[in-house]
Amino acid sequence: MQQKKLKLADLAKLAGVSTSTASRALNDNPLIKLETRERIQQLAKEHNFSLNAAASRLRLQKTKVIAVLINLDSETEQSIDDPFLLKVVSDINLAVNRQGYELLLSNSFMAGEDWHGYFIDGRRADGVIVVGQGKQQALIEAASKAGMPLVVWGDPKTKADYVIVGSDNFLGGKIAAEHLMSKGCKAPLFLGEPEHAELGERYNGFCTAIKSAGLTEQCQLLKIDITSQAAYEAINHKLRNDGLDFDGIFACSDMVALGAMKALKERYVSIPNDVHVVGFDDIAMADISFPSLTTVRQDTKQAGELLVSKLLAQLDGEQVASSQLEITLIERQSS
Amino acid sequence: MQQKKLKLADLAKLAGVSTSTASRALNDNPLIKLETRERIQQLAKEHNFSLNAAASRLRLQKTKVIAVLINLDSETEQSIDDPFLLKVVSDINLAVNRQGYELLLSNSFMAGEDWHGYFIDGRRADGVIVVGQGKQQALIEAASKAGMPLVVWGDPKTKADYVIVGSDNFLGGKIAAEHLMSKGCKAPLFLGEPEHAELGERYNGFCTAIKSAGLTEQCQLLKIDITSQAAYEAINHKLRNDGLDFDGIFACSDMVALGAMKALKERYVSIPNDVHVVGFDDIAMADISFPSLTTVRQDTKQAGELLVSKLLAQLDGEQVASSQLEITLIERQSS
DNA sequence: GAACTTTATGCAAACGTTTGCAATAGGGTG
DNA sequence: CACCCTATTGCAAACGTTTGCATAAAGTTC
Repeated sequence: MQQKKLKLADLAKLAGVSTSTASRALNDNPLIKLETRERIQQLAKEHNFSLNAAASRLRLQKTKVIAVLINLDSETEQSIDDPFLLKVVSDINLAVNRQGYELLLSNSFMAGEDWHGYFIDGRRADGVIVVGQGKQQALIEAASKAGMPLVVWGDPKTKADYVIVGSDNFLGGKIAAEHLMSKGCKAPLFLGEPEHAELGERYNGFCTAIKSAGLTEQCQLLKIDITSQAAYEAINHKLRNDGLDFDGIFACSDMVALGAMKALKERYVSIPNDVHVVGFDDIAMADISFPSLTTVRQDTKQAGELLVSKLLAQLDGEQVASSQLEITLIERQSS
Repeated sequence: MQQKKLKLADLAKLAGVSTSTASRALNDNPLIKLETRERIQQLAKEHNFSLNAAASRLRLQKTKVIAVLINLDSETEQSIDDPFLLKVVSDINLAVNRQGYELLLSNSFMAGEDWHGYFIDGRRADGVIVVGQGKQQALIEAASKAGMPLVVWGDPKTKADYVIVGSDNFLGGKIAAEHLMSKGCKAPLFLGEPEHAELGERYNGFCTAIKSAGLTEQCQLLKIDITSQAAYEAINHKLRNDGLDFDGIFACSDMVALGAMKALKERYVSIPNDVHVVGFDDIAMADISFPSLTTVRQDTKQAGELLVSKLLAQLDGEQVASSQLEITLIERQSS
């Protein structure tokens, strides 16, 4: 088994110096003679010494932790299952680590209602990244008002007094619609839930493009939950009831698009000949589905970097603004 | 902005008691008169009071945190992208929360080589769940030897002196092979990398079943990385070079299966008529692909529960053993 | 009503860092 | 050689909890 945990004082004794010197040495403080510093660092390595983070945090009033709060839409306690969300989290994780911070994975279940109290006063994290604006905008608002360092992944166009990073959803919707029309679509259909901030913008962009092309008076909308299952069922249902009265689909996410495509394929509707399909996100499956899925790519890597750097800037007391990520249309076989 | 952070002493003063009483009251210690307890708890709520976790951890020598260490196979710094892995993490997260613990999301990049030192001595977490045995079995071994409370998601049949939770991979492979043969396959193919502990067991089960059915002397193996991309390319390549010399595929994961299916579909090989396909995991896409994918389901929810409860048992000083999760064949259209 | 138990609370130490300030030693200057 | 300056190190307080022990008040027993 292991020997008793070494504390800083023990390490100092081994080195024949005071704890203050040891502490400074480990933090590379130039007050300490270079030679001594190196000797102590060397010793620390040999003995597998590591600082007690709890003590350090208590003393410094800083945790070097960033919390990621996944804002689930549903009230039901359920695991996340859209690969895109998880890609975002994963890229945030990398960015956080690259800055020498650790990542506390949390959710509204743990944090309760008073986020500022829980994370900041509770010294669990120095700042919070909220993924998804969800329905709890009020809680975000409150935490922000209380002075909690905060960055939100969502739609940057949202009028809010906290910092938001997200894709240019409006443009994404516009590009998708224009692409569909350029392929000859006369009656494209939006698949998703426009109540949701980000999706609403995509829908707006979509409609704007369609109307300005003079295509239809109102753009078609099929309102569904953001799951492939819901999309599958909705398209199935629509084909059964209304027949094929659309020739293009702009799905609010790739998972939704894939669900819709399954329904189409089962009924022998040809993609892209009868119906052109465009998704959103560019998850791995978009490329691997058959036919592969044309989609609007969100740059999650850049998103992670930006979310984190903006949060750290806030911690440094800087004033930071929301910002919008560029999106790219990835043309594949489905259109 | 917010008022100065309330500490326990302040709350105590407000209530007209000592900090000790306040502390005990918040922890529902029966030493304190019920009436007093309730009064103080009420007061705490009103003032949005929350304990300083850093101080608490320092004093208690416990963090109430569980670290999840994602053991990436690749040396390259990359984000995880198999939805299955993330499903596992997500289910662990739920289980962890349900037990009142928090989840520190980590990886070998942050933890370095000395996991015990980093997490336990560093008071970052009370225990660690390692997801994926990866290539770093030596580090796991070392951490375990050093006395780090630890549970690993991997293949439970692995001979090791740490606790492993995982599916019955051997049986999974066996069932998959038997299923393929029951559908008339004479020349099934394994797609994956048998070096990897879990996948190796699946391959063993697969071969065992095939041999005991007297089908072939050696079972066919196409060794590839565990990505849909690799699968797509490998199958493409094989079809081009060898033609269609197999009539069934058992893929080591659903993502791999989906990649393979894409290659088949592109070359107009009919699924399941020409080739039957079985995957592993049962990710959401398995159901939504077309044709939908027959697969061996791993119960990630139960996995999360077990991993966490076994870890907590260790923290309580109990002796715990590895255990194997049951798997289920989900029959769909691809076979 | 004295001795003793029970109940409820407070005192003060301890957890392991970090850091302002004091202290010491060595070197240079006039 | 007295003075000052610099370079290096140590002392001790503080961060905010929790908890063993002491204490005080109230109730019980003979």
